[in-house]
Amino acid sequence: VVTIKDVSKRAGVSKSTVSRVTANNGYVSERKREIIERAITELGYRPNTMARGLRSNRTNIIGNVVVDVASPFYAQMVGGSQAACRQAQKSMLISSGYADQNDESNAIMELIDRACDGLVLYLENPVREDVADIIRNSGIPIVMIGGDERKLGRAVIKIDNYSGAKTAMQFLVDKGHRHIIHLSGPLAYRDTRARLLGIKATLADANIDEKKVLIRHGEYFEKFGYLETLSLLDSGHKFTAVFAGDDDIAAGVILALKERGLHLPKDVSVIGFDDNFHARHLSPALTTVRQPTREVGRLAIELLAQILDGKDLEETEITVPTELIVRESVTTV
Amino acid sequence: VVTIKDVSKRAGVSKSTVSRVTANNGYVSERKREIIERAITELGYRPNTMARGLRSNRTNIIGNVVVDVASPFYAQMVGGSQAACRQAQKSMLISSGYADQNDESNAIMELIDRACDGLVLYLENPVREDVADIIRNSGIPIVMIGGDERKLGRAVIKIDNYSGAKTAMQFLVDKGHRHIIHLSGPLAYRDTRARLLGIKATLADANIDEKKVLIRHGEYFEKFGYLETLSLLDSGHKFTAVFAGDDDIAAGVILALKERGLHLPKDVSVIGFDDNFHARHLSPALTTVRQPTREVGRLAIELLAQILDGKDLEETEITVPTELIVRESVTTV
DNA sequence: ATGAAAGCGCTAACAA
DNA sequence: TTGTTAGCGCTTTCAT
Repeated sequence: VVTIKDVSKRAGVSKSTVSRVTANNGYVSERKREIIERAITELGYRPNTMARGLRSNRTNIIGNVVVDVASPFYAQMVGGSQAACRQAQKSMLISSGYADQNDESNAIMELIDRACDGLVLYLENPVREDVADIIRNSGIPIVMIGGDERKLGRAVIKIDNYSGAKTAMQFLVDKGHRHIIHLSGPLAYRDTRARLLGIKATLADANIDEKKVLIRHGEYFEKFGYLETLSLLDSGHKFTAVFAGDDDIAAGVILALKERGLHLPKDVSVIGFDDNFHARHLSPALTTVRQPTREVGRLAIELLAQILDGKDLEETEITVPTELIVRESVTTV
Repeated sequence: VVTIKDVSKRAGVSKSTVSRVTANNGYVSERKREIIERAITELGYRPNTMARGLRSNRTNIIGNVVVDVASPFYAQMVGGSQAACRQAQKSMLISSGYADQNDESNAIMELIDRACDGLVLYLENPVREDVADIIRNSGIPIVMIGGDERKLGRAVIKIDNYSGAKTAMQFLVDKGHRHIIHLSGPLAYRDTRARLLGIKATLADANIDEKKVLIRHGEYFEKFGYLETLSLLDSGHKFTAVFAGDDDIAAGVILALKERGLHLPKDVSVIGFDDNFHARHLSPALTTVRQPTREVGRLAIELLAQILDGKDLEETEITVPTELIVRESVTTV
């Protein structure tokens, strides 16, 4: 492999001068710069990133933890982050936390050990105390997406789940629905709780008794939506609309409803959350609340890049709006 | 930050001995090992990966290029790779090539510069010649998924698109279909070509004139399926089945068919490819060919890990089978 | 079994 | 503007 020394010899200058050119800092005369650049291309020199990082404590690597890269929701987010990284000339180390505190904290440690310049974290649990200490001590800047229980983030991006759910519920209410089922995700997730709050806000505003809305909790899986809907139907519950905790649940709901011979949206309206990949392919096409995942991923990296460039974003908190996507699964009652 | 020197002082031994413990190589007495391990935990020492990498030329980072992390198809693959990486105690640098030769080659260069120990590549284009040279010179092991035009890969994993398409076409033929449309992807992709070959093989076997199948090329987008189907319908083409190049195209086909008042699968059967996330949510649920993306991602890392451990997998070529997933979008004619 | 010493490739003070 | 020098933190001969 060709090193900086080879280049310096070939160009007849010192290593420092070459470094000044490659790292693009410090004064170099036009003449030498040209000579050096020629030597670099001729030799095909590529600076050793590890030596560089060891010396300068800068790697240009950004670490990224999401819940699960394999899920379309986070994949989109990662896609946005990656595009922004490329633009900012950074590489991206990526890891999944699987909504488990230990997995999440281990993932963070891995990234810190890798000497990432900064971290973008989408977590579902508080950071383990020992890891939180390490983060604080290392001074590595963090952009949090979603929660920020321990104030570790230099900047926080929140997705407005509250308003999203509030708007969705309002939509149902406006369409005349009063007997509504809410198939919610687990209370352990902060997004679930935010959505619940949004729902209640609409109910309060509209002077509707909270009891009118039957809430059931389960996992964010199609299966939960399917089984719960069947059980509700079979036990004789009457309802005109189902607000599904997310689009996966909604898919199960639709499946169950159809299986029992119900016509959608005539007999029952369904609304989802996320605007996941399959939402518009459901039949009827699902009315749902879009989460701007890609934009959030991009934004997180942009904020982090600014922090790394020395901008002081302390206490920055950005709330990104959700958007009601009206398709065909909700009708007037 | 605490370094190896701090640990050695605290434990009253030399740096070398500490290194022998952390790197787990060389002889260390039980007594000293214990003392050192205690010092490590007490001080919270974490070895500096860059110094380590600089010295030993091993980073335990695996680089991964796919077409687009944001797409559910590749996200699944990445998910499998990541799980395997975790198991093998490696980190994963990930980049997208966006099916563009320059993007792909630049992504590879980025990963090489990052001193990845090995690469897993899913490319759509031949590697640029300059990059191919660098790969060969660096000796960095590569596992290719899909194509291998330049024999850069120490191991190659292929997905059996040929048999998948052959089987799917056979399924249509067995159901009595003779007037079939194939909405194919771009010929530039090798997977597209493999599928075409599979289709022709079935036709040849069944003694059906190739001309019976009308082939149209377009992008792997829903929109292509939608527009092309409408245009075919409007120009009075008669057909009983559509073989869509992938599930996205199939979604568009179904949309268009329904929009023209056709009943599925009674009037027209549709079959897809990929078994993408939304396939089972389509209505009727899509009969399609599953590609084992997650398994492929996992397998690629496992092979690479073996190579990195010194196993000689030269010339290894594994073909992973696809699987026909029968749902409800195809019926007997 | 352990330690001393050299050096991986680079950058950043400092000097000139 | 450029070169000299001194490490960054670690691993790895080579002695002992």
